[in-house]
Amino acid sequence: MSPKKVDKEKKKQAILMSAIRVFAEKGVHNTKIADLALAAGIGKGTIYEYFRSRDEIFIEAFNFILRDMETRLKAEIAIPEEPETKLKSMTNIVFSSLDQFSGDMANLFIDIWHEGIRSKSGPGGGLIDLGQLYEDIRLEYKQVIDEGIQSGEFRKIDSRMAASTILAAVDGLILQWILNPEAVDLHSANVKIMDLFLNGIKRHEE
Amino acid sequence: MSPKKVDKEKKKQAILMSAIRVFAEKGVHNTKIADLALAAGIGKGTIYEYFRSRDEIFIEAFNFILRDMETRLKAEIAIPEEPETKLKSMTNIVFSSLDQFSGDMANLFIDIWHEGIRSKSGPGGGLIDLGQLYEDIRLEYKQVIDEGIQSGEFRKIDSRMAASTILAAVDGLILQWILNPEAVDLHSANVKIMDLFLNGIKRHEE
Amino acid sequence: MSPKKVDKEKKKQAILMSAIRVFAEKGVHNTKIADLALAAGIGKGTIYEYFRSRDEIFIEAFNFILRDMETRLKAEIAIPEEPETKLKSMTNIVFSSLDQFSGDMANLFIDIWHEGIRSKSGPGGGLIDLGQLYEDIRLEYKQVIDEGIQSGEFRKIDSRMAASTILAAVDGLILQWILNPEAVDLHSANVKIMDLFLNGIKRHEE
Amino acid sequence: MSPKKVDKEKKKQAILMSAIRVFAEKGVHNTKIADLALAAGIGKGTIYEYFRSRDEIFIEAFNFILRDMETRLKAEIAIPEEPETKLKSMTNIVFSSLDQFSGDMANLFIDIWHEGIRSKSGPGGGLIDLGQLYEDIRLEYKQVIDEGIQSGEFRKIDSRMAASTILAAVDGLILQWILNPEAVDLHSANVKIMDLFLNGIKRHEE
DNA sequence: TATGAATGAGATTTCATTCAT
DNA sequence: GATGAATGAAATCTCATTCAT
Repeated sequence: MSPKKVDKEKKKQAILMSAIRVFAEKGVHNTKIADLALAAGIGKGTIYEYFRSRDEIFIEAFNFILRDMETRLKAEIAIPEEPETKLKSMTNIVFSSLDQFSGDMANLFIDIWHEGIRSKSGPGGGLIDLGQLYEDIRLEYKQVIDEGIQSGEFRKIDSRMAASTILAAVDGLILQWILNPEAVDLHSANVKIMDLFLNGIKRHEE
Repeated sequence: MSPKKVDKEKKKQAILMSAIRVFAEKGVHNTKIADLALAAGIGKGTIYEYFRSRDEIFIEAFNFILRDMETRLKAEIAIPEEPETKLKSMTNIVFSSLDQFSGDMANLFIDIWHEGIRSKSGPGGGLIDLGQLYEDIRLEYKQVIDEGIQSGEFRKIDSRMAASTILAAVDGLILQWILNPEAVDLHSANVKIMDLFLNGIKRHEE
Repeated sequence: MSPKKVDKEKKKQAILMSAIRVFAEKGVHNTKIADLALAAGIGKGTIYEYFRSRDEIFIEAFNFILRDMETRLKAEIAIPEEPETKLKSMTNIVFSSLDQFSGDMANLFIDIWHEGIRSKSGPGGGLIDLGQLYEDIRLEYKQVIDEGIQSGEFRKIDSRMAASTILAAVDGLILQWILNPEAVDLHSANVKIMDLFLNGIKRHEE
Repeated sequence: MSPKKVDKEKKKQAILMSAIRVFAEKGVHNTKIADLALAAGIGKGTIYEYFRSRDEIFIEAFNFILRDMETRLKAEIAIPEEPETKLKSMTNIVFSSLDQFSGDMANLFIDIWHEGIRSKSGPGGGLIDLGQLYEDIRLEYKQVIDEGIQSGEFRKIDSRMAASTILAAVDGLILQWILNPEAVDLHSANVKIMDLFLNGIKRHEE
């Protein structure tokens, strides 16, 4: 790679990071190219030197965020730990990623879900493959649960569905938290929902 | 004196139902007034005889859907049943509402979430109060769980958080199902996630 | 004329009178057909039973007002009086017509001027012939002034221009009064501007 | 860094001058954005690079015309002259401004009056403050008349009303001239109406 | 005759993208 | 490479007029 190329890549990253913050704050839909240019401190036309279109910026922003989260999830999985501990850590990683890039980061998740789903059937034929992403994460959760079943620590449940459900609960709680941060205490959520999933609601006679 | 016999309220409902289908199929954001008119079999201008603006149609559509689901949830709550049975029924109601108006109904939920969140801070000051809606449903779940705790059937857990989590799991599973209907079997989900919540993942010594 | 026809004509007049009030209040341009129907207490469609188009209503309203004023001017002219007295009375008639139909009548004059001028070159080829109207009034003023010159009461001035100027001053003062009723006291105007004009027009004894 | 060398202020002026001509020719009300763009030789969208809205163009056009006339009136006032000469010059300035920007300039005056009056009570709360403008000009005329009274050249008349009346006559004559240029000879008007007014205002030696 | 629901032409405005400099 | 002026497609909304009842 020539130094020129490296520079270009660097500037593209800078624009992207700036774009992520704007997307989070104003919403993907309300963000104009002019906003991105202003935030990045460059001219409108310059954006097109680094990205082919408005959509491409969003896609790259999305991928950047997701790659980041996946990396951190994968790293956690690699550490040898009890399944129970691992599940708790994984959930924690997702919750903690809400502030990773911007205080309004959570809002951007909504945009990502929205765009990810709505663009599925669009003419672009799916700007974002959220389906694959979820499948990946689901399998990672499932693997941990299967470990627990193998070791006899967990019941013989449908591990795939359990994985989906834990993942679902995390997403859903984020949604509720966005709607009203006071309605859900994400801080304590991690511990409590894991207790719920691990022990269930019912009182077990011993 | 009044020769034209058109029940305006009825026609408005018809336009609304038609609009809901279009919104579900194309997405609120991608739906143009012209699409709504075409689908309803009327002229563009006629829409404005029944709705003040594009946004108003969306809001009324949302409220219509919402009122429908709330009605059914409330009806379920009123039936005297075991807490465990009640929880299952409530979850079932939400899942089954996915096909209520359109096959793509679930997609519309995403739009509702999206708009509900993104319009929060917008100039309109929140077209939709999703926060209140969730609080209402959360309390209904909580009430059932509290009943179970009272009767000794359930453990003494944080019932509010448990309610939030069940609600969250339902939403999250819907999200995953939309992303890939083959990845999550909503049909069996109801039974399985309730088993999960009720009994937990852990194996309990007896 | 059959009784039916008389009735129709009567109703048309009623609609017209009602329309004049609405035009005066809201301005011709801002008045919708629906407003006229509402004010007349009839249906929108019914308007078209009596008038071919929106423009026609305005034209007929205009003609109604103008015919009224002309009639009163002609009546004044017919009375045998000193030229000086006659001029004062004529000016007074115009000023007093401002409240004839509505408190906002004066505003309607502006609309009449505006439309009268702007429609001159339009495709309709002149909805209103204000030019002819002004010529008529001008000649009436001129005739009175010529009388005064003949009798030696007035100087030998350009009577046509003097007529135009008096007429102009009346219009112009109405304009100023509309812009700010406190800036011009129309009540005292009649006496004062006539003093102004007469002491210029009159031959002064030396 | 700034390759496009376009003086935005200059171009805005050019668009405005072009717009004034179109407004004058077609009337403010009949002028579409597309007309303005066509006349200026630019695209529809480009208009909005220089003006926020259609109304803003009109307001700026009006202010431009106004500022021009005021400047010339003020300049005239400043020259030390006999009150009689000054009055003649002032009137002349108004008459001569009719061709300043366009042959149809006079028509635009009608639009300005119309809009100025009709927008008074509108929702915009008065795009244009014609009332203040007239008050300013009135006071300038009054000042000259008062000078004449002071010096004994003029009779002790109500100078404010006299000022209003002269101003009114000028406006009214312009109106008549617009309606039919052959009906009023503006060229000779200046001399003749001043003769009329002066011989009324002046104290006559006996 | 009276009505008002239905209509669609037409106007304003936005903004992603292009391209001359 | 960087820029931002220019563009026009596209979307919303208005309202005079028509016409079935």
